[in-house]
Amino acid sequence: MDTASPRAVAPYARVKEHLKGGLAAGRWRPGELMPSEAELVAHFGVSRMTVNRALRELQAEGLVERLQGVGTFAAQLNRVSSTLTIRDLQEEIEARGHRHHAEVHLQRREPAGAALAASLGLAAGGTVFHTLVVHHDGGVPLQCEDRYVNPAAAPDYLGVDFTATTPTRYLLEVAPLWEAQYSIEASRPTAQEAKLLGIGRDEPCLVVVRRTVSRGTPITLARLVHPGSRYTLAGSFRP
Amino acid sequence: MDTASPRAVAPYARVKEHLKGGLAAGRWRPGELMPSEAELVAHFGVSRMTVNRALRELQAEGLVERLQGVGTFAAQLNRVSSTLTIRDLQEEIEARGHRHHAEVHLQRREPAGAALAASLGLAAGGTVFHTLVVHHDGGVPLQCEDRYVNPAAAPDYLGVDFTATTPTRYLLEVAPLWEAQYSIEASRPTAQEAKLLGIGRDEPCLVVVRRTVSRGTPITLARLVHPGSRYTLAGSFRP
DNA sequence: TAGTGGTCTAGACCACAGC
DNA sequence: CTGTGGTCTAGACCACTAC
Repeated sequence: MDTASPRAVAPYARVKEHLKGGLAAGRWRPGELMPSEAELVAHFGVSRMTVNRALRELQAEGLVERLQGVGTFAAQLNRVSSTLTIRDLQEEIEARGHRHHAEVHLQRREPAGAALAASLGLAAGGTVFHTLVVHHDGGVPLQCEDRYVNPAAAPDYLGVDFTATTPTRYLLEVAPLWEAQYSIEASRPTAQEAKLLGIGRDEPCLVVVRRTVSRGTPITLARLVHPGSRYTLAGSFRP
Repeated sequence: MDTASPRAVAPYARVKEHLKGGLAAGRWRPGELMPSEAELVAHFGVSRMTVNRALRELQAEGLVERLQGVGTFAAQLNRVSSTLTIRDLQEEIEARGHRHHAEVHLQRREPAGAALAASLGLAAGGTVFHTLVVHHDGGVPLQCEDRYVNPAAAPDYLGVDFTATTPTRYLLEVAPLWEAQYSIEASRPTAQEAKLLGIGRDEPCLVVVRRTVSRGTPITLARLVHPGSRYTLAGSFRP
């Protein structure tokens, strides 16, 4: 048997497409039992590893659920899970062909309050690094970035020139792998934020609060405020 | 050799963890060449299929890039891609232990304007289904859902009782697989939205606009407006 | 006991890139 | 040519579930 035909679709992909198509057509209702690996092996005349790969990938994509000793089931698609890509703002602006420009309003060491210390995993009364940077897109303020950083995670943070690189980019270099929790909400800016962004205090803002952890150590806590009229987050559902 | 030890970590997972740890420690800088499959086979004493699976999964997670004939490289992690899960609102409210209640303000057939017809893939001058539903969480308005639906995708849409189920849930049953684009922004509500949500016209709102396609056919276009003070989207970064 | 998924192997053929 | 990843196979052992 040809194991890797030249211009043909890979067998595992054929199996996957067949199942995906059936799911799209509603052939298996959510929660319903789907064909077993053995049945697919017989149906497609391929080896078990091949159908296993197809099923494993469908599971990773959230389209099926698999239970050892039981079977494969069509997934409940109630949760509409999607991928939201948040690029580094400087890169995003430059990709649009605009000019990025950052104003550094604050870059210093501060004593951490109790809540902040807890959030960054510091001892009470410890110190944190604090930056306040406003990012401009072709001269227009687009984001006010108020960020606290765990000194243990980025000891040289205060020495970085954030008109040349962004805090996000720098922290990605220092601590390459992330886990983070986000929240996204709409609210009014603080008086300071309104002034820095050049907007009215009644202007709706898109606020992203992000807490980042790397290798178990809290790295940074950031509040990113964008004028609602100038910034939109875009995403797309996973296929 | 034991091929599937009882309580041990699976070999492919050990390989994966080893590489993940190295990436987290900055052992390979972004873009740098990582060990080849053959080297990992020799290092771990496992078969090639095993290391291949580990590398394929790392690729799927966006941690490495692979080029046939060239090698495996540490990924550029500039784009911070995260997973945002948007659950069905009724389910979300009930999961919190609150009571969901929907008011249907509009459920009818309408002529589609040019822009709307184009967005839903209809002929100019076609008709669309239009619903306006306000979702309440324990009596408090939480979301104003203004939705247009392609009649071809859900012919019975106008007959559904949306106090019993949600449009989202119903459409998921009719058209199980989705692709969608959406945008998230902060803005003021329209006069009608402010009235329906019981908020002032100056109150910031989190607005999600979502366009959904199933099997190549546009299904629905929805504008979901939430009072900023009552609703927050939460997400987490993929590890 | 029979059926399910979870995983591993040893070897194979292929396509592609670089020299 | 060599080395890389992309893929498939045929069979195997295991763990789990259900009967």
